[in-house]
Amino acid sequence: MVTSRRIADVASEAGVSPTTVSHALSGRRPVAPATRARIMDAVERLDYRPDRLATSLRTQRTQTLALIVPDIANPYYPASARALLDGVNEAGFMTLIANTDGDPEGEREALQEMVARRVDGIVMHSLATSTADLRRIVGPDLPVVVVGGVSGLIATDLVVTADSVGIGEAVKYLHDKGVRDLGFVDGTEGNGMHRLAAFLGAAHALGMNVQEDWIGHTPFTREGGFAAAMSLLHGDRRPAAIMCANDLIAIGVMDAARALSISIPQDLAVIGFDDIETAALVTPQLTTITNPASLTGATCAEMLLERIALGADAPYMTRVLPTSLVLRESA
Amino acid sequence: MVTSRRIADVASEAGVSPTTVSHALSGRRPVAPATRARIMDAVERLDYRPDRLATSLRTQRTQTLALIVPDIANPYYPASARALLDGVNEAGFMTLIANTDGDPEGEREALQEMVARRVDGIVMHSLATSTADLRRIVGPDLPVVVVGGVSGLIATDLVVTADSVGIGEAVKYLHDKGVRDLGFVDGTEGNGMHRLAAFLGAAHALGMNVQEDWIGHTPFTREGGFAAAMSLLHGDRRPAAIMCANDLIAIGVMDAARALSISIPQDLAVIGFDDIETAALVTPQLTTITNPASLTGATCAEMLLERIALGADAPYMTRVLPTSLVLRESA
DNA sequence: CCACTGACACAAACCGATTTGCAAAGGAGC
DNA sequence: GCTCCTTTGCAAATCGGTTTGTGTCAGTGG
Repeated sequence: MVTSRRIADVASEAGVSPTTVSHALSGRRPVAPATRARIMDAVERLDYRPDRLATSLRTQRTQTLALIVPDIANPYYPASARALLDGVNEAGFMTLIANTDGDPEGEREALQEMVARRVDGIVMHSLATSTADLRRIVGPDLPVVVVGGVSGLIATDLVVTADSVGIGEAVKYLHDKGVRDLGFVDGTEGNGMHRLAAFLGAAHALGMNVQEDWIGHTPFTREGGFAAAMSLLHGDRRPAAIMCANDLIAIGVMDAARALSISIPQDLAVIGFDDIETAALVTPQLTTITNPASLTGATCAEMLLERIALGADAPYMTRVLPTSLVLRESA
Repeated sequence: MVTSRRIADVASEAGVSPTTVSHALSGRRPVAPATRARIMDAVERLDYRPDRLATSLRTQRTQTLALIVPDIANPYYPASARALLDGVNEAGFMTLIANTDGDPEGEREALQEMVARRVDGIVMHSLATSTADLRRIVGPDLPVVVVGGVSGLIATDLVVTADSVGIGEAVKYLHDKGVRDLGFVDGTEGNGMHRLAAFLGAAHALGMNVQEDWIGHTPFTREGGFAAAMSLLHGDRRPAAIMCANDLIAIGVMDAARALSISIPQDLAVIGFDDIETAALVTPQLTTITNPASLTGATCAEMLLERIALGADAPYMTRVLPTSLVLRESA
């Protein structure tokens, strides 16, 4: 292949017009078998492959999706991304990926850029923008699946995990073990707050004690968890258990406990969220709440394809995925 | 925003021609300040954002790159991907991502699809195709950075890690500890074989004993490592140490050792490769060889941008990244 | 006063496909 | 033999931008 071929090259090679080549390839109009054969032969010989840019410009469909995540290096997302990619790949879609670092500004830029590239749909994790703003940016008709909670009116399809179920389970488990003093390390404010809310609701319902200074906010990283726990465990009265908005934070909390010679789970129970692969590998093994990453990705793929097939007029859908407590050693 | 605006809308809103709008926005020809102001104002008011498809079709540049990896869910890649995305993002590039599962056929398809989408460059991990075939698929002029070894003639830019250095270090370390019987669990054949080769070279140079049935091949996963180790540790004579082509395999090997009640590192030393985050978290902590994922990604970004700036005529470049042994508990 | 120059804006061609309207040819029915 | 379809293929318009060639106008130098 010296240079890339155009449809006109194929046409002249086969002795027909570009129109006929297009029809032969797309099948949108009948083409005589003999002609079609000549065309296919020419395609083969020239190794012709249509320019997707031109096709997309004309058809207004790009066969491309956008995946927007806070941080692909955060181990929860790759699993989800993988399932998403697999799901849409079969349908002939490729995926553009962008990181936002949880920053609303970054989110906005990513969205705008994706829209300018005319993606056919967007999967958006952890929306920090309101769906009203979202719709202002992407327009009313572009399929968007948001994973996780949203604030404000819902104007997108939604994949949510039933976080409160797993969290309730975990709180009840601690309660049954006799724990009364509870702390929670949440992610950055404005994001994932619903996990904190679910936690507070469950703790309150069981009459447990949650001091204000036992609640921390921090980035969703191991370092963040470490820092938050260090300050949280500093006071003269400590909680007997700490739950965390994700596993990385929980691992950071365990780092802190180790640094402070607090033994887990005897002196401090720790419960994470997500059940990333590493959770089963740390010492002590992390008790956590499953967040079915790969199921989430697959569900996003499914919903997005469905939405694309349905069109924008069909009512918004919400799908709820299960979570549950996984008992290991840390609690 | 009711519907997306075209340049013609902006032009009529500002009372000029589309040409002038284009010039005003791109700055490729001078536009009178007053006119420019009117145009900018119209752009603002209509929230106009040029259609990248149309622009790309005309300019033959998409500002889009391709990242092709065996499996984004494999924890080595997200770190690398993140650094790559960050690096090219600054330059205004977005990235399409595809998984190949190490399958040559999948690789080919991914490449073809990326080419059809007219990406400006490709980062390719673990090429299973020869670079000659690669060039046949992508053409002679498209920038490609390959990470890891290649077979056959080199016809791309290359980012390699000095695997043999770290591996040599590790073998020497084991030798100095008195170990003489060595095994190796490699990834799927045809891929990563150079790690096995480096291992064999180093072991041979130090006169160590590597039985044929102490060498396993398996997918780059924990399960793969487990299965390989189970069969490898089954014989009547066992190696005193096993080195692995990546950390996931090594963790699987440790799983197997645990299942067989072989204690690490006393009865069996295990050394991984990559130094993924989890390596420091497992018990016993995994001794491994660093593979600077994030540096790799950043280097790819740098090289690709450089190549795009340089053009296809500049000679191919190779950049070598360091590796080194990280001593922990498993060896 | 005229030729020349630079600044500025526009019309038209182009990127590479798809799609619509139309014409020519061949076959069926009367 | 003539009309009416159906089949088959082409020319031209279109998607939404960018780029090139051209024309106009005001200012400058001789």
